Amino acid sequence: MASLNSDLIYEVLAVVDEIPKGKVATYGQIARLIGRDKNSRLVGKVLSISEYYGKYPCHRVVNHQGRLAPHWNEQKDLLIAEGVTFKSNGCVNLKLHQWDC
DNA sequence: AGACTGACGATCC
DNA sequence: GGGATCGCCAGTC
Repeated sequence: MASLNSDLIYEVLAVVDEIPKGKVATYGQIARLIGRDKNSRLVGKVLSISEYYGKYPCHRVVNHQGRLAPHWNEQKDLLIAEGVTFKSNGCVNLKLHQWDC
């Protein structure tokens, strides 16, 4: 079981749940919103266990490169289903779909 | 307590 | 613009 701080998990998932459909946010963006801009890696770790805590649109979270989770294969398909476009190299068009907060 | 790891970010080349 | 390297903070061993 993932033993991370409940507060951190709650904050991250709360922000992730606020991401509008068809938009994507970076880990750093979320980390900054919860007051932990340097802890972007923790955000990813929280998302890795998010499914254990509940249903959240964690597929709308990508890194600042527009790259998807390295240990996930459905994420790209889920985003495409929401209308998010990808570049030839498989990266998300952050320029078009990055969540403007 | 100490060292290694990581769903990242920024900078450098 | 893309790839490689260093740096951050917390978590896990």
